[in-house]
This record gives sequence, structure tokens and C-alpha cells, in this order.
Amino acid sequence: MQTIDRLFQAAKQRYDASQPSLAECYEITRACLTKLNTEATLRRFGEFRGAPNLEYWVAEGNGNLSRPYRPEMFISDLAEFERAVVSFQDQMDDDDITDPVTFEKVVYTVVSSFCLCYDVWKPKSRKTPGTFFEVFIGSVCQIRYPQPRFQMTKHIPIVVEVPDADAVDDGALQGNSVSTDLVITNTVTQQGAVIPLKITTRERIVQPFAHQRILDSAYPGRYRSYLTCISEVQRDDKTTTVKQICVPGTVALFQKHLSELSGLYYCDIPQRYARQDFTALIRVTGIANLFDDIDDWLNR
DNA sequence: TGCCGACGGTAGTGGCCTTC
DNA sequence: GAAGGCCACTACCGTCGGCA
Repeated sequence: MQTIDRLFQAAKQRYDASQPSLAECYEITRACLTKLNTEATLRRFGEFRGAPNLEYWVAEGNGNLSRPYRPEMFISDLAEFERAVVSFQDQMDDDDITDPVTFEKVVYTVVSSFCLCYDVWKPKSRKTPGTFFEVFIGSVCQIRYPQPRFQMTKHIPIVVEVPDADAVDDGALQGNSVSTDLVITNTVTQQGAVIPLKITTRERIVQPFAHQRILDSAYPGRYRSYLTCISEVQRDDKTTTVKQICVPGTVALFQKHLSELSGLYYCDIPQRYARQDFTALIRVTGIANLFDDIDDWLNR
């Protein structure tokens, strides 16, 4: 894991310095796949009982079991991964996602292979996989939304009028900020796309809605949120099945009464969120559609 | 000025409880 | 039994203050 850790730190450093680190992310994935293929067992775990049933696999090694993953979306073969990356890059370069299946497979594989390695060999490191997801998608966005027309940040300053201006030294304004994962701002129109990036939302689903509510209040009509996740699954070791942890009722309430998100974007879309009664309230689609939707909003 | 530890906020996950 | 929600736990990360 030392090599993977070192590569990850280098990728994060580049990303924090506003430099895309896609090549570094691919390199990390190659290292992860090699380690998983040689030092772990990739095997069937169980099914999610839905309509249809979905098969999930896990990585087993070092006395640990990884989170469940969808084998048909995960490219474990290195040569196949290299071919998929070429297709992914071509679609990125052309600004045209013509093969969404391969596009989403690459995203799923890059993020999941890193997650599986951490689950097996560094299970106590909870936050790192989420940070890697952010670095990868952030790097994609840095290429797709280049400066100076677009600006990428992680915070949106909220400037509030202070009722008693005399109580403040400069006598004017006091600031705070909304801390998000990724914000892309069109520097001409000042419109912004907020992209909360989560491997899974669980009970933190309220966060993007709360952020959008604050932004609607502070800057009406200026920001839209695009919640982007990998999946919503949890192992059930007792029954060796996989559960999709969904909260459709809560999301519906938030969407109706708290604030409106522009969409939920998944690699592995939870079946409950794909149902017509739910998608009538909020757009739920694959990650491949994320960029076109943001393009429409940012007038790219 | 730079190092280092404390601290708080945030993120991810398993397990358990309640409700239907 | 499934869905939905809460809790506990661990770790990362940025900030701040103390200290040399």
C-alpha cells in the first residue's frame, strides 16, 4: 500500500495546486488492480434482492472483506482497463460522451479499485477513498472547464449584511462561506455548478440540500447542485446479501420543501431511486450525463 | 518564523433500533 | 423482512495557539 499511498499523495498535491491529475489517477488504478489481482481474491459475495436481482462481488485479503461492487461495471483486467481509458480520454478530448457505458465503467473502476484496496489493506482510513473520488472527478472537471472562462473552487463566500454596522471594525460586511466538494463558476455569467461528491450519501443526504438552500437565499438563481455518488450499498454479513441504503421519502421531502437539486448522478444507480415515482421529483441518471447537464447550465 | 500538538468539523461505515 | 433513521466509532484535514 505504500506505493498506492505515495501515488495518491502526489495526485492530491497536484490537484490541490489546481493541476489536473488524471494520469496520476490512472497510475493509481493500475497499481490497485495489480495488487487486487495478485494479493487478494475477487469473489462473489451475494445479491441485492431487487427487480432484477443484482450480483455483487467483494475483494478478500489480509483478513478483511471489502465493500461490495458490481462485477459487470468493474474492469479487473489491466489490458481491458487500458483500452477503456483510451476510449474515456477520447471522449473527454472530444467533449462528447458517445460511449457512456465505457465512460462510467472507467469512473467506477478507478474509484472502486482504490476503495477496495483501502478496505482490504487500510480499512481504518475512512476518508481517503472519498478524497480520491474528489481528486479524480475534480481533475476531469479541470480539463473540461478550463480557466480563465471557468473557475474551480471548494468554497462559496456568503456575505451577509450586519444589522449593527457600528459594531464591526470596517463598518460594512461580515463574511462566512459554504464549504463544498467542488464548485465550477462561469467567470463571465457568474453562474455556478456545485458538485457534492460522495462515494455514498447515507444519512448525510441532507447536506447538499442545505447548501443549496443557503445559496438560493444568498444568491437567488445563481447556483445549481449536482449530487454525484458512486452507489448506495452496504454488506449484510448475516445474510450475505447486499442492501441498497436509500431514503426516497426523505429526499422527496427535501426536494419539495428544503431546496431543489438539479440531479442525482450515480455509477451504480440504486433501484429505488430509478423508479418513475422518484424520478418524477428529481432527475436520477448516470455520471456520464453529469457534464452535459452542467454544460447546459453554465452555457459552455 | 516555523514546528508541533490540540481541537473541531467532516466523512465513511457497520450495527442496531423502530416502523410498516 | 425491508426500509428508514440514528448512533458510535475511526480517521483525515484545516485551523489555531503555544513555544523555541
